[in-house]
Amino acid sequence: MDAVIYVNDTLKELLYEDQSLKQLVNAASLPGVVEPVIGMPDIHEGFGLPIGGVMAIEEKGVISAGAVGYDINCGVRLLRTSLEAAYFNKELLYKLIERIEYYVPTGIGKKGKHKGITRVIFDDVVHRGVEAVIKAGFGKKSDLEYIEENGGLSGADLSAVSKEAQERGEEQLGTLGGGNHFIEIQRVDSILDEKLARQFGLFKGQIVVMIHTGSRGFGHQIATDYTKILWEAAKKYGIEVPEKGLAAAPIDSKEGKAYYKAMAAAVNFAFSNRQIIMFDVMKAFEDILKKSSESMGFQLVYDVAHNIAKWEIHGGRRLLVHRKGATRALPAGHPQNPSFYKESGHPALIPGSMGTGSYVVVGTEKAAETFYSVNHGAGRRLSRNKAKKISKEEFEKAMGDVIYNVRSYKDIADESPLAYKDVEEVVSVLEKREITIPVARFVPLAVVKGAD
DNA sequence: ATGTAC
Repeated sequence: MDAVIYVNDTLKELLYEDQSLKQLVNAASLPGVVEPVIGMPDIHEGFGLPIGGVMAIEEKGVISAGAVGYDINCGVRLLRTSLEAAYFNKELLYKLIERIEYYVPTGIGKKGKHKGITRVIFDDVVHRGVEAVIKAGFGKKSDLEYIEENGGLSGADLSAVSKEAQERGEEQLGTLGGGNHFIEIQRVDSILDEKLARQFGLFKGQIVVMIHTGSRGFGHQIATDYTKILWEAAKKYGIEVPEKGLAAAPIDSKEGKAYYKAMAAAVNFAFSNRQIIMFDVMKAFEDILKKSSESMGFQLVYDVAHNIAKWEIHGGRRLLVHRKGATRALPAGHPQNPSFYKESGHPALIPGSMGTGSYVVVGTEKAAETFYSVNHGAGRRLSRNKAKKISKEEFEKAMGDVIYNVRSYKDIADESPLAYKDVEEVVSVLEKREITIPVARFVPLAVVKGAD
């Protein structure tokens, strides 16, 4: 089976610094893989499938928890406003991020402020997704149209989820987490495609908000539980799995079906998590700017998953597409697009590292060769351990004028722009290949990170 | 990514 990686000369050099190539080749050996397995320009080493990997599997093949990742439905949501960045001075930005932190718990192990409600609706949330949190008062019905899968992947079943995962999940809905998760207030720095930008409601100098988080301890526990279960199952069914991270069982097997049910529950949790955080961010803006979110023009642009496995039709075949650190990007006219984006193709959101730019792009017809997938970020260049050694001077220089909430740079040195690949370089690879059309570029003004 | 480890 073949694997294909999209890189330029600069990014190619980075491939030899970690195990990502080997991991991609290993994945290509799993039963039922539809070639090629894809490596995105932001590929780097992960657990099992590399991050920046796309693996499509035919119906008779296998499903793998490691090919989705530990943070199931880690993803990104973009909100636009009608606010002009010119009016946002540092004082105002500091007030806003302080208020956002007041509403949204950040950092590892934090419990949600809405846990009184989220405990009650938890069952409904994991089975139906965002629809359930909207019913409970977080946002408006039409938000559903602006979320991949309408904010709910069908087939979720809490009975396939361990008690431990449920207990962690109930308390963590509405929290940001740590690591690369963030809430950023950004400015639209440049419009790269006028027509598409207009369709997405974006204009130069506009304030937008980007939210990056996932399924927290809930998804993490599910991934942990099922890596073990699928590893044992692989032995039972005689499937050769090259490493534990790629533990896999037939999609049709008891274990494979159970993983899908649990994974879908975590997918729904994560979409709902971003919905609640969006609601809280809007509340923070309302408090500080003393205006209603409607009058500030708040509108969800789109919400995409970066870590997910789901059924899609490709080349007339029904395939289980595993995306791990990759974004679905359907082209203009594709029937699976939400109605609002039928003519344009839906926005695919690509956050850069904090301190650098982020992008919104759309896929083209040519993206069929990647199973309509594009890169999901800049991609890590240094391991967390190496990046922790970045000096204070280097860190501050890389951050420039960007405001951030974390007191000590040491807590987030591993998230420094220096720890990541150049997002411009990464985005240009698929653009040159005509797989994506860049629509707009954003620069961060203020960043909320999860660290104590 | 993660109540940062079997």
